Amino acid sequence: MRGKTVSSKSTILEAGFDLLSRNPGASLAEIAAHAGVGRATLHRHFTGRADLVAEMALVASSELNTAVDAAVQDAPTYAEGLRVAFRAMLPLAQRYMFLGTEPVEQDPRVAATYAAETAELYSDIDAAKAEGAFDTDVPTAWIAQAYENLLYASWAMVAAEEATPNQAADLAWRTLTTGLKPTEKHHDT
Amino acid sequence: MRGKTVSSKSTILEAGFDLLSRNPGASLAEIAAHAGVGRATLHRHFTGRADLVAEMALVASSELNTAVDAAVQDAPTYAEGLRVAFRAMLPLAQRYMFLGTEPVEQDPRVAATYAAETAELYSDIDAAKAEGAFDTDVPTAWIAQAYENLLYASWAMVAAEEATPNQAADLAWRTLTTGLKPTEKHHDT
DNA sequence: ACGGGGTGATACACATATGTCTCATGCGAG
DNA sequence: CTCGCATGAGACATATGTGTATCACCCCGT
Repeated sequence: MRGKTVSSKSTILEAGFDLLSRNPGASLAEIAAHAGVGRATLHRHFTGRADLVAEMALVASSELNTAVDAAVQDAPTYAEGLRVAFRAMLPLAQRYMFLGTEPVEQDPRVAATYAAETAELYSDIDAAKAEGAFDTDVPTAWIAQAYENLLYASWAMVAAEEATPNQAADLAWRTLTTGLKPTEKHHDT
Repeated sequence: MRGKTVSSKSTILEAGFDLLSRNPGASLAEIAAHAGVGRATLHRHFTGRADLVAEMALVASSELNTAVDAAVQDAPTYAEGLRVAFRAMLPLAQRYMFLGTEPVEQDPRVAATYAAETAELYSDIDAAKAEGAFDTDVPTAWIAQAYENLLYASWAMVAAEEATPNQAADLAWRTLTTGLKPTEKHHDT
């Protein structure tokens, strides 16, 4: 039976998320120790650091997709889909943020996955544009960049304990759509 | 005369910016070679990698401050100051972005400088709030986070050659203030 | 011409990460 | 119970980055 193998592998991946998200420079020995397995076992499952990180990136993509799909499932519009997807990703962000500083894109599997996700984001943004949620004159690439970087900003807010995940997500969505200028509608008194 | 020393040191720092901005994992040997000096000379000026990167961070802060001060000099409002400061920082961003992935904040000098800059940014944002440029209900911390991360997004746009620096800066500023929703004003026909 | 400081080249010592191999062990399947 | 497989522990080899010391050299000002 291969049950033990699979368990070992996923345990190592999990340890990788735990450790690398806190210390991106952690060694394979530390990761193995944190997973409670021998360093040799880690090498039995992963060719090396690059392979491990690449597989982690694939796991992260998969988990994010699952979470996002579940959240988006019954979104009435594409714009609302982007909003709830943002909220769904934020709680997971802490586990995956460190991947942004890893050269994972050199791995062809990861590159393909990333490309597919970017393409989907672009198409969703274009659909939201068609709905009138975003200005057609604004480049889709910029909306995507802003979307991703405001996700990072939201994560930083949460990490600094200056906002709850939902508060941060709301702020980010407001920034993306209507900006941070004062609302002219109501003024008290 | 110490002229040679100073020249050597700044040459190494410059090489560090050139090299680390393209390859954050470059070794000290590579940096020295890229600077056209011996590895020993690098160690004569810097205790080690941490010291070098810390000094680079200080140089970056100084250069950014100079550029921003010059740009902000005759800004009529704080909001306009933030806008032109953004434009002034963007062209320099490529040289300094890699510092975001370095643990420079452990150096007390850098930490102090960063803290001072953050404090200044906060106070400028608060002043802009008082001018009515930003909603008072939005946390200053979020505006600062969004500001910085949209700067990163702008840099990415420019790096991907999907926008000129000024276009990217305009998009970022629009995002921050009024968002990316369609402008309701004019519709043709 | 002379002397000194900064420099490049080189050798050396050292730490750490990594990859491979071997071997004894434990645990589950048959 | 016994076999086989995955594992843990450890030894070993290697690569790389890093820090230091030495020495000859060259340019500078005296």
